[in-house]
Amino acid sequence: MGRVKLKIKKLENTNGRQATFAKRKHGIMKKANELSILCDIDIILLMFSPTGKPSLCKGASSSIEEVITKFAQLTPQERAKRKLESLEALKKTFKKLDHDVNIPEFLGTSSQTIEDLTSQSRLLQNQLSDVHKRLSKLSFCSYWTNPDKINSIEHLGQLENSLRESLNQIRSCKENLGKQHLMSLDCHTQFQNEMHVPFRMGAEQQLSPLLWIPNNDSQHIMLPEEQNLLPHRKKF
Amino acid sequence: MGRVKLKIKKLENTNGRQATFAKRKHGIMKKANELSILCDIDIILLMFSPTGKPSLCKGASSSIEEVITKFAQLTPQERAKRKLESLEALKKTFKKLDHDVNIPEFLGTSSQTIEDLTSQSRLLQNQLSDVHKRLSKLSFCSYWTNPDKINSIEHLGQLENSLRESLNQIRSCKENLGKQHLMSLDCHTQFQNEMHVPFRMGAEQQLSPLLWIPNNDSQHIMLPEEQNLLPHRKKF
DNA sequence: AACTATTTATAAGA
DNA sequence: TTCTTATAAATAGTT
Repeated sequence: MGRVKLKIKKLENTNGRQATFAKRKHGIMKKANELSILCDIDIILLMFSPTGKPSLCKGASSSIEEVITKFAQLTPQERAKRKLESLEALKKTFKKLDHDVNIPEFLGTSSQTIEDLTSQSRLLQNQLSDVHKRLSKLSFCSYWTNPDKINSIEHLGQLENSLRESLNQIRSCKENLGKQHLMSLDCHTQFQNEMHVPFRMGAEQQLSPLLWIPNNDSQHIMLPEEQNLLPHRKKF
Repeated sequence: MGRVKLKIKKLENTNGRQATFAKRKHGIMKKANELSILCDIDIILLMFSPTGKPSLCKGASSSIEEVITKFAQLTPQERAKRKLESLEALKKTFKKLDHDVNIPEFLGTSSQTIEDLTSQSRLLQNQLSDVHKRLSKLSFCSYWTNPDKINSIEHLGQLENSLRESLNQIRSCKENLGKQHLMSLDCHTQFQNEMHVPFRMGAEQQLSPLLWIPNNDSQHIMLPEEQNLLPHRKKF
């Protein structure tokens, strides 16, 4: 868009390259900003001028760290290592840009005391450990959520048998439910009685299907409200 | 540039927001590519769609690692040792997120400064958030872990259908695995292709079985093929 | 997914 | 350099 149509290849004239960069940098930054506002999205735009000067544009609502973390945490088991490494490097860049670009909130303004942070860290460690315990009890499910781990016909056979048994259990539970319904009884108790060992696999497997089965003291899934208990960073 | 001039503020209509994002994403990606070629610069553009799908665009010729190296060479004296170290830790976190690494363990217990503790705290929060996400994806399992929710024959019917479908999926996956084994191919890709929607239930159910299954669609990362649609610059 | 009226970005010139 | 302006490009609303 200009007096003539430019061929998209490197501008060999240095001055022209710099002039074009200045104009187009303005344009793309504006577009990034508009996009982040119009569509209410997170966006990060980082570039180096022909002379090496860095520029950074980010969405109004989120810190860089939040965006990168978000990216890094999306289905971690699916991403190729290259992608991860790219993100790590990107993170570094942002870090280093700190002095050239305004990234005040990158690590947060640490006005807290060592004591505060130590206890916060301890709290987080405990919570993490707790959640890990719960997660480990869902080992069967992890087979589904981490399909990479399913890499042999034997594994699939285990899953198949497990599901088949579950199916049988469900059928019998349905029958019981029907009877109960006729007797105007509550299903709940019956269900627990019938279902507490619905899936079974070979004892020597690393799978522990029994563990992810209802066990009232340990089968609590964390709810959103609980997450609010965590120390939270303020949002911009 | 359109029939009317848009006010730059959040588009409240969801469909309009998504349509606008699609168009403008294309535009800004193209601009980023053109700029990187015309001016021979490094550029990184990362954004999330309104539905959370990430897109990454980088200069055609340079890897993000190259960008970092370039930057490091430009400002070698700017390295803050502690910051680098916490970035290294973050890097490890990204790499090991999938394996529930114990952050305090690999960071060591000698964090003494506010900065160290702050970044450690942040790492822990990120990890916690990641685990929570995984837990939340196990919504199907929550049916098992919260049997109270199963209180009708209808629910059991859903579970039964779901399991039956899973069984079919597993059978087909086993077949594919067998074929692949014969062809000495890796199972992973095939599995993901075949399994990304293994459980299905009535759309109106509060169950969201799809959520706990890896969903390739939502993990769109710009692929080299897409970038090749744009004018390319050859490097060096 | 395609169209087109209109706005926006920008290449070259002043 | 910054400003102007002719023109290319992007895109909002429409279909």
